[in-house]
Amino acid sequence: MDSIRLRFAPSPTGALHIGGIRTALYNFLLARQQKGTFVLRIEDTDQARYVPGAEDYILEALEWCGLQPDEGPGIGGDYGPYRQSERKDLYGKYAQQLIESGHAYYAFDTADELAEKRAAAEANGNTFKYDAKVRHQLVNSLTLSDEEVQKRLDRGDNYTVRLAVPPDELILIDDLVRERVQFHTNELDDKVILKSDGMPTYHLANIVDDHLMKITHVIRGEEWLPSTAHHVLLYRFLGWEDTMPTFAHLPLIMKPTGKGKLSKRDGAKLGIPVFPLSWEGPNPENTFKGFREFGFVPDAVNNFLAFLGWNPGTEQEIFDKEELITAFSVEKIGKSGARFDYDKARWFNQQYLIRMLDSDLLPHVKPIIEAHGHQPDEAFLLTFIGLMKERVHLLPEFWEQGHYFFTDYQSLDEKMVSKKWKPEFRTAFDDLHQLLRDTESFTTESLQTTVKGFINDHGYKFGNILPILRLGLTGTTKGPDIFATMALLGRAEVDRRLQASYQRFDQLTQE
RNA sequence: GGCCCGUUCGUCUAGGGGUUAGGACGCAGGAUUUUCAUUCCUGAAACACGGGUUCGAUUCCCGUACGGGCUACCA
Repeated sequence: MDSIRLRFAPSPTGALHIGGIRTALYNFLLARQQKGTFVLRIEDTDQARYVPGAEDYILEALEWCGLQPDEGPGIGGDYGPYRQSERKDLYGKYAQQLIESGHAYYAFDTADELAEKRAAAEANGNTFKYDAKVRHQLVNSLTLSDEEVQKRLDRGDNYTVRLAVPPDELILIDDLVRERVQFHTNELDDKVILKSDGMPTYHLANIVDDHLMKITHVIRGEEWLPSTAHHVLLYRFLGWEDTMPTFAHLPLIMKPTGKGKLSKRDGAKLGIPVFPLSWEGPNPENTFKGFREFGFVPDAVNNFLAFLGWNPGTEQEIFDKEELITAFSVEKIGKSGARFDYDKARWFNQQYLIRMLDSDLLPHVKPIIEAHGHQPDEAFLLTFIGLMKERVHLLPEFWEQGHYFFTDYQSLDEKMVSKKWKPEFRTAFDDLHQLLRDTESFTTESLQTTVKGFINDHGYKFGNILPILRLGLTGTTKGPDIFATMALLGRAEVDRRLQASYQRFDQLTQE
């Protein structure tokens, strides 16, 4: 048996949201696990909805997530082109073949005429469906004479090609996730397979391309389940039923709150990312901030996404990409929609930050610090990262919570100062200050010995001295070990800040 | 409306005819850290409902309710 071939086939109609990334991820995971091929195909058959830049976005998003396709636009492969607009000429032939075999027909009804019929039916509480029951009353090659059809074709009249869905049949679909699903053809409409602009619709293009590209497994969102019956018919009529891919329809990702599936709007509304990368739209409503910009690392996003609708059946939660590849199985994909839980996403990210090597974090943290105008050397940054990484969830928090390592703190927790500072501590702190200035080695360990010794020798309380020391140095009572903080700050800086701080404390408490 | 899919703690889920229904996020409490975070411990928290089938159903079947998707010359 040949190796499997999977594909991710997004439409470049805007930024790709996290649901699309999950679909790509599952395809990628299965392809890698089975030593198969992961194909990217751009489904740009809808001229009206095409958005410039969307394809680049898809490529960049996949790259950021580490889901590189083996074949695709700009990548190459033996089954290209991988952009449907560039395959336009291919599809007509198959539509023609279907017409000749009686499985499709020309339809001359205009979009307006059909819309009217729909509206009329709706007014009567009915639904208009272009199907076997009514196609003989409409304007198409089934009702028109051959001469008339030819005349209209020659004249250049607009037409679509519709699939002639046969009546009274049961279509059985064996889905890897849903098991057996069935549809009755009497419920199905005669789908347009070729539009009047000559472009195929999703249905035709998808089947032709999946066949030509030798796709073995179709993993896609559940929104495609209802049209799968049409797809099965297409495979049959084209004579490709034997090599029809296996389907797996994924449960949808639902809104964090409220009802319905996750949408672009949910991100802005709740202040959370629903896109992998930021997207600049033409207006603020179409501009979104991505997971990358929020400060997530790719593996954490993959891990989080993988668990939305799938789980390994064990109690392990943290899986890097390689582990996901070995653990993944289609059989363990769930059937019901999964609600997007941002808190859990943050937790995954935190777990990754904690586990990552300081040196691997460096390229992520360095630009953040530099963006705030500081160019610390690498050794300093590495120590900083080691001190901070287990107390942040998102990358930007390295700066938000650790800015005082690079510049004097901007804000002082005044409430804590007035709670902890008493003017009579002044002498004690002057002595400590002096001691710190004169101490021989400015390392975490010796600093700890020195300060603790000082406190014990004078009979002070740790709870009085340490918080004030931290406040004076960092402006806050939170943060990494105070001795490690001092060691990183360095003797001169510690001296400077203490000098300034105690005066501020006095002022504050006098007012 | 019609068709299709689904329903275990608030959320993600494991499980499956007889279980104290397990884990994770979040939440609450505690221990460690004389801070914060991490880590660890503890706690509250679920089988939608009604009928069957069965000695026994959360698990199987049928309904109902609820949720979701589709119902375009969009994908």
